[in-house]
Amino acid sequence: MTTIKENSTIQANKRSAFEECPVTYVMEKIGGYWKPIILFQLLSGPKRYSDLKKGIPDITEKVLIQQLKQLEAENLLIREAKPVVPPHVTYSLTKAGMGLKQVLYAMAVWAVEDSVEHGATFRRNLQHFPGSEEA
Amino acid sequence: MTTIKENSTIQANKRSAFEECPVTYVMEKIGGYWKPIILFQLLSGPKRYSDLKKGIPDITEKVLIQQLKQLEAENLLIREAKPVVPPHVTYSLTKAGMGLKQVLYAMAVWAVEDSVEHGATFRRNLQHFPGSEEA
DNA sequence: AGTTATACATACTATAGGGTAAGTACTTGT
DNA sequence: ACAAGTACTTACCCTATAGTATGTATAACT
Repeated sequence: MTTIKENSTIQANKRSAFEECPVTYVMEKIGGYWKPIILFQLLSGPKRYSDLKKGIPDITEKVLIQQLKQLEAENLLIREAKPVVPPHVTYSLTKAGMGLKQVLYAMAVWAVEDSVEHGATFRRNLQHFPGSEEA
Repeated sequence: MTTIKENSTIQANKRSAFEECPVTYVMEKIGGYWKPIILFQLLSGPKRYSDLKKGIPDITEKVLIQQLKQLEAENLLIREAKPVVPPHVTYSLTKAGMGLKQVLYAMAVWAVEDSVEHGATFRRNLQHFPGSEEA
């Protein structure tokens, strides 16, 4: 990670850093504001679209669907649609998606600690977070 | 995290989700593509600006400085400047910043596993990653 | 003189992400 | 008829982030 790459194209440079830094690899797949939050929602098991949306009050439908598509494209989640009307769609994590559990859980742990230090507290304690029963 | 908030302002809704979902709390501080990468670079100890830049070949100076400022504002890193010319600036993680080590390390672990499954390998193995000697 | 080192700042432009509003399709219930 | 449920899609606009180019200041070296 201390190697200096020659200036080829930006894309080639990005690919190169991608191969050298594991966190870059992760950011390529889950970087941004919403993806980790969505993945965290699914840690506790499959969820219907409507439940996902309820669990993330501030996301717009447009952004949620967009992010879900990207996560599906990265093979981190599976979308299962029943051939019924009204639609019935369920999202669940893949094995690779579940592999991010330690990342997401470590985030939650850090958030609790950091918030306590700053005088803020969560309305729920850690016991109620998705996946926490297996920690 | 299954509570539905009434539609007040977007900001108030964001604040509310912020208090209810720990991952949202983390995203507010380190969400995006570059911040985790920068923090990962500093896991192994303080670095000068120039070394940071070398360690992240694809980032522009503008973006690096901008992100460093934001991370400093979130109290995740400290910037120390010597009163000399040419400038001599060192960045290091705060205690809170170091608290994210498990997050970043879990990312690295996942990246290695995921990349192996997809036939890609990193040019370095996990032993050489910042902070790995303490795992 | 020009170059190099160091760590930025600024102006302008381009790209990406996000928000709002309206719409789609079908069924069921009032 | 309208409303509600379900999970999207599309058009347009705005905001945020990122990229490119140029510049700053000082000292030391060629």
